[in-house]
Amino acid sequence: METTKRKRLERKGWKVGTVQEFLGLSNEETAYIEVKLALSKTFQRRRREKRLTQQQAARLLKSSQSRVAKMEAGDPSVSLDLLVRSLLALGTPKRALGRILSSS
Amino acid sequence: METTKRKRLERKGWKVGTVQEFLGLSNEETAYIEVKLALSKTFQRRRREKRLTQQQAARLLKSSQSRVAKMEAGDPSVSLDLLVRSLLALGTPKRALGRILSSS
DNA sequence: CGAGAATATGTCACAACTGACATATTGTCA
DNA sequence: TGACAATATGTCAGTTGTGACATATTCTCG
Repeated sequence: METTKRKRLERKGWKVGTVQEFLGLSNEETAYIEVKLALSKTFQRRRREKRLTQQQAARLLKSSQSRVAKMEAGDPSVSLDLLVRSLLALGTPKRALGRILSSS
Repeated sequence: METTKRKRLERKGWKVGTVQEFLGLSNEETAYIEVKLALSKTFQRRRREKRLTQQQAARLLKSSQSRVAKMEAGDPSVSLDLLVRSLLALGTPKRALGRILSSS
C-alpha cells in the first residue's frame, strides 16, 4: 500500500523531495506532506522545550501518549487538524504557525 | 448544539473574537476557528481570481460542488486538511499559506 | 419579469481519524 | 548490568469528515 511505503520513508528521515518521483507524488501532495512534517517536528521541539513527556502533553491535549508519538513520527494517520490544534494548545501563536508553513 | 450555533454566527460574518466569551471558547479554539475562516476566505478569493465555478474547482480537487460551497461558507464539517489541500491544489505556494495563518 | 447558471443547504453511506489500550522498544541512570 | 521511565508500534470501536446526490436559493442578463 502506498501510504505505508510513504510512511516508512518518512520515518527513515528521507527528504520527501528526493523520493517524489519514485513515489509518483504530485507537487501538491509533496507540499502537503512537507507541511505536515514541519508541523510535526515543531510540535516535538516545543513539547521538549516545555519539558513535557508525551504522556503529559497528551493529557494537556486530551489525547493519548500513543497518538502524540504518532504525531511526532509523522504518522499518516494523523491529520493536519490535530497537529495545528496541538500546536495551538501548546501556546504556539498563529504568527509562529505561519512561519512554520512558510519555510517548510 | 454548540457547533451549530458557532456555524450560524460565522456565517453571519461575525468576528469570532467578539462572541468568544458568549460561546465560552478557549483561546486555542478561537485561534483554530480563525485559521479555518482565513483559509476558507482565501480559497474563495483564489478560486474567483482564477475564474473557476465551484463546479470546476470541485472537479480539480476531485470533490463536489456542495463541498466546495461548504468550504467557502466555513462550514464546521470541513477540515483544515481539506482547506489546505485545496489551496495547494489551486497552486497556492506554501509561503502564501504561511502568510494567511500569520495574519489570521 | 423569467430562464439558465451559479451557489447554498440538507442528507447519507462510506472512508478517514481518533483516543484508548496493550505491548514492544529504547533511553537513562545507578 | 538491571530497573524504571519514556517513547514507539499495532489494533480497534466510536466519531468525524467526505463525496455525491437532490433540491432550494440567489445571481445574472436578456
